[in-house]
Amino acid sequence: MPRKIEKDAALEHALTLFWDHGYRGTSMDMLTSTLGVEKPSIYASFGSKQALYLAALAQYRSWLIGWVQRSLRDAPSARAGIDRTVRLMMARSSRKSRKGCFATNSALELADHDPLVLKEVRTTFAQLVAVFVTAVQAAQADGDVRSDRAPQLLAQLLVNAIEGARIMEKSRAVNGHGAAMADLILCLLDRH
Amino acid sequence: MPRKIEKDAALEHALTLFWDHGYRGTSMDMLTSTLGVEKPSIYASFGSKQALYLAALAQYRSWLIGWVQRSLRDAPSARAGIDRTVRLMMARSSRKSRKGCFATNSALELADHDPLVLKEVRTTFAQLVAVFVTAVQAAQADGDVRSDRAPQLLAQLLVNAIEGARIMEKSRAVNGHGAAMADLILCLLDRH
DNA sequence: ATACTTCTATACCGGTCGGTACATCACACT
DNA sequence: AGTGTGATGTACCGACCGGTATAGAAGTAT
Repeated sequence: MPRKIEKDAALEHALTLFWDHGYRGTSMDMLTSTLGVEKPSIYASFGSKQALYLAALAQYRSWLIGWVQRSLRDAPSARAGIDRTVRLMMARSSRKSRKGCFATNSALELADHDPLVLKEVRTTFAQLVAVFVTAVQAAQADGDVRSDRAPQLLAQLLVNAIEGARIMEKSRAVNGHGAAMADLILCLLDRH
Repeated sequence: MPRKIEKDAALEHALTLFWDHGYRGTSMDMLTSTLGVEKPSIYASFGSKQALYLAALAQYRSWLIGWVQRSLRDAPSARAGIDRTVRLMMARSSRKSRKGCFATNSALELADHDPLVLKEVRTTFAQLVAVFVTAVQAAQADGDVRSDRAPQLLAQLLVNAIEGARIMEKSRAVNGHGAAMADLILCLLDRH
């Protein structure tokens, strides 16, 4: 059934499954039982397991970028949006669970051996950095963020810290320093 | 052949293989051909694929902690050791390849579903933070690191930044900001 | 009602997985 | 030389993998 709405719903379920168990840890049988669709229908709609995975990864990217853009915008100032977003993404229990970042999971499991996954992951991180670059530039124009460093550098630093935090969160190694670490990182944006 | 020296060499080869391809991506056939030992010998020495993986993970932990301890110590001061170590671990091409951190790989691939792996990964990160805590405390005593923040927080921040950088490095998303980011992070340690 | 078309689901394919039974072989001791 | 012992490698096991051929069900036009 190639109706787009059902395809999107199936993609979301597939994303959840791949997110939890990885690519190799998710079998077609798990997919059929979770999506409620049998294998031939999946192959008719997506072509292969890898194509389904790539589609789920692309959906994750658009969801993530959209979420971050909205979070950055819904604030009284560019700097306030940055602070709010970084705190939310670095805080331990803010996400629905400690699943980490799906793009990171994909990068570690497959990027070394699958050029398509590598390309998609690079795009995801590039867009994520780009969104933060825009916000940092606006905050710099407002005088709320130091201007002696390139916005690209500061944005990359924020993304770095966020991804690092989501790793540590997954290993339950963070004791509760999440919020304090976010505050400290954000101090780096202050004018000296 | 249960001689320890050969077991250690086999473990190192297994570690390389698991590091490159992950747990599920490494088959017993790959292990036998790389270790130069047939399957029954592997099972006689380690018991199972999972046990072999855990042993490799433990060897990685001792290697990593030892390396960091040595790097922190081989410097004229505690602060200099911290700077040197963080710069080395965050710099893109310093590692032999962009394989990332094996503990992180394990955490993302298996920690959610294998409590033994989770425990080992938690221990690894806890020891890594502990090593940095010791260094930060010494540097604080020297007056080379701000004392208005807990050493645990600062150490966790450093490990966070390092792990984040090693993720981004794997996706080739960092453009060359690695060294600049390390410098910026290290500024956070300065007395205000 | 019947013939035709379209989507679904069962059943199966070759290949590979982790793990093991067993035959073989090298070697020490008498 | 003969015999016992322990490690090695081959050959195989059932289970499961991703993917597909094909039978069956549901709906529509006539």
